[in-house]
Amino acid sequence: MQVRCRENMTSMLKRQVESWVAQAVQALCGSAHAAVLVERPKNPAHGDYATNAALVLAAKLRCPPRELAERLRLQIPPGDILERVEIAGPGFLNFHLQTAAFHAAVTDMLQHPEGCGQHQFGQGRKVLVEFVSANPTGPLHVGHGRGAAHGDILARLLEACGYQVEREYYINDSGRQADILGLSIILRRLEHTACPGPAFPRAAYHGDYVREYAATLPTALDGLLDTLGDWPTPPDPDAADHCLDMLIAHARQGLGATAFERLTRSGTEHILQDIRADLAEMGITMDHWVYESELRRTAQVSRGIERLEQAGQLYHKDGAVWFRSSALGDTKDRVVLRDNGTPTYFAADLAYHLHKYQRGYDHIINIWGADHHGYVRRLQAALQASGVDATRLEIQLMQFVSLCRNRQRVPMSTRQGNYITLRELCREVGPAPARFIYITRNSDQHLDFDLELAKSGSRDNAVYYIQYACARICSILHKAGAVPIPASPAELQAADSPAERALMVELVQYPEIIEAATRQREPQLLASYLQTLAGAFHAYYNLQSVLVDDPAVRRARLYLVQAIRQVLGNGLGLAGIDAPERM
RNA sequence: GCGCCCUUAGCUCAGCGGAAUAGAGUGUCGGCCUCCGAAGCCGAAGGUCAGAGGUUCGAAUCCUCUAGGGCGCGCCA
Repeated sequence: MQVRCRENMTSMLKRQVESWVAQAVQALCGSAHAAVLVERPKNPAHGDYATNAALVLAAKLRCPPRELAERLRLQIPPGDILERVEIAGPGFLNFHLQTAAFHAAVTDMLQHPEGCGQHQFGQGRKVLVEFVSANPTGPLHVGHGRGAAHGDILARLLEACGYQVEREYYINDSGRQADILGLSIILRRLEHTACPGPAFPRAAYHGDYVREYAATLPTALDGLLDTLGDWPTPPDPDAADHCLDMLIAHARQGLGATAFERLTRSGTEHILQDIRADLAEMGITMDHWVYESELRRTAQVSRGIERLEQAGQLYHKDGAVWFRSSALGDTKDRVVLRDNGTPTYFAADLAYHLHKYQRGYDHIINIWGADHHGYVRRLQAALQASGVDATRLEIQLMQFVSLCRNRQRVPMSTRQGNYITLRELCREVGPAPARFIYITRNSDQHLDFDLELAKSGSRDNAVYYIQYACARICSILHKAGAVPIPASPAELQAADSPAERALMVELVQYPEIIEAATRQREPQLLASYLQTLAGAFHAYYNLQSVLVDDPAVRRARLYLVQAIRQVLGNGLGLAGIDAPERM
């Protein structure tokens, strides 16, 4: 589409400065230099953009920085958007642009709203984002919510930058955790029959959802469960794992493997339905749901192991088959086939990732909880040994979330079953504030999610603050009647006060923020930008009226305010949040 | 014990491909509604950027060590 292919004007301002600098550096130095940066100075007195070129190149060219800055400055061609270039501090070049350049950029934004915040550098490359992927053995909790929000917003950002994105959820529905769920369901069900089973093991799933689900199963099941007869009593109740294994073996044998698995499967499916619903409530739709059981059934897991075998990276020890991952950066070797012949989770995960590679993505992103960090190396090692390009896989780790209420920690413990689910959180604070708060911290930073703060309508609740700015603008626009699109930058000329200029400088930064947030995989940058822009608007709002009598000034200000609303709305949209006209 | 991550204002956090006086919010104190939504704005106070070394013309930012905190170190997933 044509619109998507045009370079937007707003990102061109910075590009223009960058190209001046690059040319100047080229002229003096004969080559480009990676450490030369063009950035927006913190202090507005330092201009609209600044470069460190003279500082970086001083040593190389054996020239004092300020003198070099002067030489560089002479290389900058005078142009209509450039007001002046100053040398300041140790040797920075500060670029002051004409206010008219910003009028042009804002006009461009209003004339092409569909291109707002869009980039093309993704070039249509296919990216897979795998996130959430919580085990289907219980409801999503608040920690999963962070990965969910982060993953989905990152996916939206990638889409805005021209990538073709697919969202995926991996379902660990096989193995021991699933067995424990099956057992838990059976034991809860038995509690309501004439012959209850053994005491509910500590390490089984205690959550109410198991009991609730067990109660919904058809009565025909009870006849089947009767055949389980006497349950074994574990010799050592403290050996939680062993105790569970015995009970699982008993149930599987008594019911038959097929019936046991069918029951387990129905349990995981039931939970998955809830997970799907919870994600949908947060505005998240997955393109693919990949089942571990399916990878096993179709022999992809064993084929994955064979690849390691062919690479000569497997060996036998203690009856198991090991992968020599320590030779590829891991801290120790890992088992892929247990002594009982079944593949480990790790083996299945290798198969899963080979499956991703087979599907032909240019890039693969995994969003994992920080507790999986020890797992990164071994997966990379396995992929490398399998002969695929491990650098195409990018694993992003999310730090933990703790809940607070008025700054007080809400204690949570999975074992005691008193944790707050993602669903409860969304019901309490609303899915939009939840999404936003989840991305207000850097992913490598621990997040304190304050429930009361998330509900409050005040300055420190970023979502309301931003939405309030949108609503205020809409109220002004409504009062003004129809506001057309400016035909030329000249129509904004009357908006030239320092406050208005500062606002435009902020506004024009939006595409740069989108690019940075996407490249750095940090939606947090978007969140904090929107807060800053909303803040700049609120300050402006209190400083001078939009709806003044002078028609030229009034019109210019209306355009400006409309552009702010456009960017806020666009940014909120990328975060999956709507920009209300009233609130 | 080993490995990864974190430590910035009373509190919650930005800034961390090095560079010009370290920024927000909140809390505290003081102002602003006859005027487009005060769910807002303006101002003041508050920091030896955990500590110690090092690299550099220049370090909150890079390296090393120390101290605190989180997480991981299963033939669990």
